Amino acid sequence: MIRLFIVDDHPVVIEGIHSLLQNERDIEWAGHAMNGQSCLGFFMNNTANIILMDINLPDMNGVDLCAVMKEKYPGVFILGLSTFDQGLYIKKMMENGASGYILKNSPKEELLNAIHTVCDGGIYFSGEAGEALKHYQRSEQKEMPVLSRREKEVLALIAEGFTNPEIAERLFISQFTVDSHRKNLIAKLNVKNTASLVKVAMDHKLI
Amino acid sequence: MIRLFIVDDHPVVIEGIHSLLQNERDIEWAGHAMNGQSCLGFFMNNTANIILMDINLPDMNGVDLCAVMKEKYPGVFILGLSTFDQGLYIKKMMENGASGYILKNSPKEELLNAIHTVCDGGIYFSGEAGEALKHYQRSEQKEMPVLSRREKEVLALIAEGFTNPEIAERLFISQFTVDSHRKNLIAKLNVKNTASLVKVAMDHKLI
DNA sequence: CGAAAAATCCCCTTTTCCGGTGATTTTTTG
DNA sequence: CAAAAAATCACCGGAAAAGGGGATTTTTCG
Repeated sequence: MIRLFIVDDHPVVIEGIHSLLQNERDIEWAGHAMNGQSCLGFFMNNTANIILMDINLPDMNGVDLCAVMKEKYPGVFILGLSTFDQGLYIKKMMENGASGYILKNSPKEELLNAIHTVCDGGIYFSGEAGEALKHYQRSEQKEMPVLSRREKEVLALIAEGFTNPEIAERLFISQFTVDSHRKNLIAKLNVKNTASLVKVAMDHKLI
Repeated sequence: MIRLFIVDDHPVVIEGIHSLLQNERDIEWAGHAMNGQSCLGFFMNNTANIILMDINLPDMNGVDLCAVMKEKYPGVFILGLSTFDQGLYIKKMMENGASGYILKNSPKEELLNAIHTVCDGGIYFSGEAGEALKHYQRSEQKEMPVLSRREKEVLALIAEGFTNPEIAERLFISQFTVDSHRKNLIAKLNVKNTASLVKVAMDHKLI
């Protein structure tokens, strides 16, 4: 069962999609919000599998809301909504963790297809910009090795510019241990050195 | 296992959170302090992964305490606590290294979520999350020095993990020149070394 | 044109990083 | 409990970066 939530400031769109999905047995209507605040409020006490998110919202834009939501609820899939082809914003939303986007005037079948694709972990693009954007998520969402708590701590301090001895002092461990963590991180993330380690870690929002 | 410490001058809050976390297996109660001095004293001989820190303390405010703690123990995550929405102070705490804030009247689930998010290196906002995040992001984008075209080229290659000689070869210049650019970048962005250079550059979307 | 900024090049010393190769202890987990 | 994973500690040698110094040439722009 897919729990679907929608954030859009157009009552028409909310109502329209609601009625479109009325008879879908595997899609449950979690609710709707007409601005970013309400969306955040809803998710404090509720949950959903997928959010259909308009790019233009009264209080904050969908790009930022997308980032906040994925930060707080990484498991929720987000599908961008727009009335026309807003390539730049779509691109930014993808960078912020969205799983695709769809045009509001898409036929029912396409909407259902998009919802199911996204909820299965896939990427869905509506319109022409799709092709140009497909390369994005492949590189962004490749599976990352799991970092231990200690590794993340060390990684954060490395990125702040501390040397091994300095980090060792702060974490009350030996500099050899810090260096081990550093080497493990470089090996785990398959990078060349500390500089690229920081870049890749930030690319994947590990920092 | 998360070791949690709390700094708050309200016994009710300490007791309340203590009992809320009583049955959480992955959260260990490190202790509590009712003012900034006690907190500093505690960390001289003890440690913790996360500090729930009230903004109003009898001897010093949470903003300053946050700065001191992050200076001394960068590995400790700090989650601001407040009874109501104290936007300005939250913003300052974030600038001083806090990882977010949460309202004291938040439900248990939200508290747990916040603790886990922060301990995983994330950022958590309670209440008017959107507003708080906007302020935070604005403060992040303080004015940056202008980088020349060549500096950006070098910077990009540094972030990719290439060494000075490798970059020199690719740009058909001497490794001394590359090193000069590197040093200029470190000076311009006011960072300590290459690792923090990459981080700051990415923070400000220079890469 | 002429000054300022950018880009280039060179050397030296000290510190740090990187790669490899071990190991033990603690914690998590099946 | 036993196996696996994480965290810890240690040494070595070569490579690279950090920090300092100075210098020249090219480009940009008022």
